[in-house]
Amino acid sequence: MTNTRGRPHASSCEMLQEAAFELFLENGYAGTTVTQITQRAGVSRATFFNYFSAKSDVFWIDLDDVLARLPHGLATTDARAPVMQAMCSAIVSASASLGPSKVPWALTHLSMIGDIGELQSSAMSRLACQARILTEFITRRIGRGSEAALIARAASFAAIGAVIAATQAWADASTKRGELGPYLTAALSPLCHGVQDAIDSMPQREL
Amino acid sequence: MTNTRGRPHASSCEMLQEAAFELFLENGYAGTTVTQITQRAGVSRATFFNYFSAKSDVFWIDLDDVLARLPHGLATTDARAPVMQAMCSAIVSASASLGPSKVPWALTHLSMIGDIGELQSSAMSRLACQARILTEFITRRIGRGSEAALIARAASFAAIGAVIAATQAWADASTKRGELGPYLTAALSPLCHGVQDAIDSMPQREL
DNA sequence: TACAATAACTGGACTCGGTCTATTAAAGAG
DNA sequence: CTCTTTAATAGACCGAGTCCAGTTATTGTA
Repeated sequence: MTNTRGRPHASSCEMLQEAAFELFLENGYAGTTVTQITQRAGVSRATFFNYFSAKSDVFWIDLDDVLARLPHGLATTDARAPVMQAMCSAIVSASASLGPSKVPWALTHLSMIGDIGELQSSAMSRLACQARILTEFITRRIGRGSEAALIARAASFAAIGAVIAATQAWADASTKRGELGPYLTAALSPLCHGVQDAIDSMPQREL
Repeated sequence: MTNTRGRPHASSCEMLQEAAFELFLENGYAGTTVTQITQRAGVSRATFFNYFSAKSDVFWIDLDDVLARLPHGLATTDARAPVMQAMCSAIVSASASLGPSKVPWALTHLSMIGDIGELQSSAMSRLACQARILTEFITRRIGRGSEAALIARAASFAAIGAVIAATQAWADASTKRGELGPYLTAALSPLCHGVQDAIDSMPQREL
């Protein structure tokens, strides 16, 4: 079952991404059509949709790389640490791949792109997906009681919110921004402390 | 400046909404076209876009009613109460208009509609807008230092996340769901306590 | 070398959401 | 009756995304 059969790729995600980013800077996101992107990249329109399932995907592939790291980070946390602390450190370590030098293009150029609305929602749906992963992680540790379920859900969605806030703040600090990690920790720790207190004071169920 | 000038409305939001909801139940959200909605409502396609700026709007007008209440609720909070508590109670009271009898159609029928993805993102963009309002509210009370700014942002985005979680849990509890308020309080209070602690332990700036 | 299998690429037709513009219909105000 | 305002309409238009049938390039096999 060799993977090397068939015609090899003549183009690549990166080609299309570069062409897209150029055009986004020239004409804005909404002002750029998929056809224009493929023309600049020298491929057919259909090829674009072989690589990306939507126009907005070309914007978030860097982000997707980071998000893909999260499940593994969660799976390898210390089982003895408090839940929320474990979650927090998993998120921070998943983000470690974003050094100050490797900022996703999407974030640093947000301001030059014009209408954010459409992009916002495309990013949101990605993150909503992560919320489900976090909820599952927390639930596995604190049980499925109705109160626990609500707390788990709220905590994970709130964590996603904090991550968004931290990332925005980090991206805004364009001059001399450091690592993303400290921003995330600052945004997440108040939330984590509060939720952890609530969990600890819950009526205990069987482990 | 009488408002009664010009040709009176021959149709209404409600007509279109009812037609849309019928069709959503029959064919799902993605399986229903705007043209079908307007045909069932007996108006032209263009009329739909006179009333709604997007197909998804017809889904969220109940929600928009509630969201519109938030700024007023924030403006009338007790200035002496802790920030986070004030925010929390403003959110809860804004939601008070949603009794157990008046559940937004969107929430109770989510499961019967099929693909949530597109709807999710349209809801998200509404809520992202609310996050900005909350951030402004918090910032006005705790100042604009870089640390304060990050906390304000994180707290408001996290609060929105908690609201989403609470609302989902409430909608899920279809049999004998009570008021939304308690769900919101349960989801928000851990977060609020944690953030309030962080605010209180911040190096004090001039009021 | 010829042939099958596989997979990338292409072109084009199609649907649908959303925008825009020009036109007509229904009212109130002078 | 005429002017102004606003609702409704028809129709053209654009771009995102889907779908498919056909082409091209490569590898494995006979």
